[in-house]
Amino acid sequence: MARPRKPLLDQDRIATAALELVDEDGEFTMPALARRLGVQTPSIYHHVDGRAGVIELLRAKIDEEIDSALLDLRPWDRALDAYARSYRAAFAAHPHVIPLLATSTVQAPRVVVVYDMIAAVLIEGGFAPEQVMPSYTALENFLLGSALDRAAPEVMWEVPPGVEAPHLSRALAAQTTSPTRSDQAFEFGLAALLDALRAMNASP
Amino acid sequence: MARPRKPLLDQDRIATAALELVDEDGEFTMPALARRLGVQTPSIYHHVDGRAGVIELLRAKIDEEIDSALLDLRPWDRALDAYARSYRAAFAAHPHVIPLLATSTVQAPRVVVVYDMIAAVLIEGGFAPEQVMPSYTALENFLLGSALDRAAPEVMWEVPPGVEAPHLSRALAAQTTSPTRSDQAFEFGLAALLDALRAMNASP
DNA sequence: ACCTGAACACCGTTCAAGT
DNA sequence: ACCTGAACACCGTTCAAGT
Repeated sequence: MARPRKPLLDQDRIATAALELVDEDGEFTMPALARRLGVQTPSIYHHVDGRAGVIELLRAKIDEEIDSALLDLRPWDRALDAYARSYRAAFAAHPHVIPLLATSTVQAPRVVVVYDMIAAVLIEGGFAPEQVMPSYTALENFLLGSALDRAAPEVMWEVPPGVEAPHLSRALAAQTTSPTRSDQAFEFGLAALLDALRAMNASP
Repeated sequence: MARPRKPLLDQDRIATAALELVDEDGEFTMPALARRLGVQTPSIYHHVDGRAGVIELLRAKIDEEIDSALLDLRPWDRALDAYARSYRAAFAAHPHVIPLLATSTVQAPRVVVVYDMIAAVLIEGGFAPEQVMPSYTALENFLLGSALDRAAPEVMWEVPPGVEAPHLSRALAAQTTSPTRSDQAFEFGLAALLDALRAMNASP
C-alpha cells in the first residue's frame, strides 16, 4: 500500500476515534487507536506527536465544546456562572478523559485567549488586577475537582458490610436521587464561590 | 539467595520507597521501585497486589498524614476548616502522587470512618442529613482540585511570546509572590465554602 | 513464606523501505 | 508526504525453582 493517493488519516479523525475509545473503554492505547482507524500503529506518528500528542487532541476536543463566548456576557457574575456550567457539561460528557488531562498541562494559545477573556470580564467588572488570579484559580479548582468527582464511580459511596458508620449511613440514606449528589454539590459550590466573589467585589 | 532468613521486604518499606520515587521522579515503575529496594522486580508481588496495590499503599501513606482527629473539634466549622487545611497540607507535601490517586477510587474502611466523622460533626452541628453529602462533596471537590493545581507546573501561567492577552498579562503582573496564587486561591475558596455552609446552617 | 531467573504479552516509539 | 513491516527498549505480571 505505502502512500495512498488520499491520506487515510488526519488529526480530526484521530481525535474523534481517540475520544470514542476513551468514552467506551475508559482508556486508550496506540495499537487500539490504530485498529479503530484501520491503520498500522506507526502511521499515527505521521500526524501527531506520539501518545502525548493524542492527549492534547483530546483536550482540544473537549475545549471545543466549552462555549467560551459565554464569557462575553455581562455582568461578570452572569458570565462566570454560564461559563462554569458549560465547562462542567463539556467534561461531564466525557468523564474518562479527565484523569488523562489532569496529569499534563498545556500552553495552548487557545487556553491563553480564554484566560484573557476571564481576566477581562473580571477587571471590567470592578475587580482589582491582583484579585483576578486567586479568584479564578479557586473557581477553576472547584470545577476541576467536580469534573473528577463525576468520573469517579458512585459505588464509592457505599458503606461496606460490617463497618460501623451510623452518621454516614444516615446521610447516604437521606440523599435524593435526583438531582444527583454530584449535581447538588456543583450547584452549592458554584453559588458559594460566586457569592464570595460578589462580596469581594462590593468591598475594596 | 532464594528465601532470606529475615524478609527483605514488607509493605512499609515498599510504600516508603515508592513515595520517595514519586516525589523525586514524578512517577514510578515496578523495576525502578525494585531497584531502589535492592531487590528483583517480581519480589514485590509477594507483598503487594501489583502496581495498583502500590498505589493503594501511597494513598494510605498520604491519608496517614491527614489529621482526622481534627474532625473531633467543635463547632463544626472549626472542625472542617482545620481538617481541610490538614488535607491540603498532606497532598501539598507530595504533589506528584495526586494524579496517581485521582484515577482510581477506594473502598478503604479508613476512608469510611473519616466520612462518618464528617457526617457526625455536620449532623450534630445542625445540618439536615440530606444536606450532608452535597455539602461535603462540594468541599472535597474543591480540595481535590486545589491539590491538583499544586501538582501542576506554575509555568502554565505565562503568556507565550507573540500572543495578545493584555488583561491576563495585567492580572499576572499584579500577582503577589507570597502568598502564592495557589495559597490565596485556597484561602479564598475555603472561606467561601464555609461561609455558604454557615448561611445554609442558619436558615432551614 | 519469600526471593530469584526466565519467560510472556503488550506498549510506545523509531526507522528504513516503498510509493 | 504518508503508510507499512520490522525492530527495540521497556513495562507489568506469572510462575516454576529454590530455600
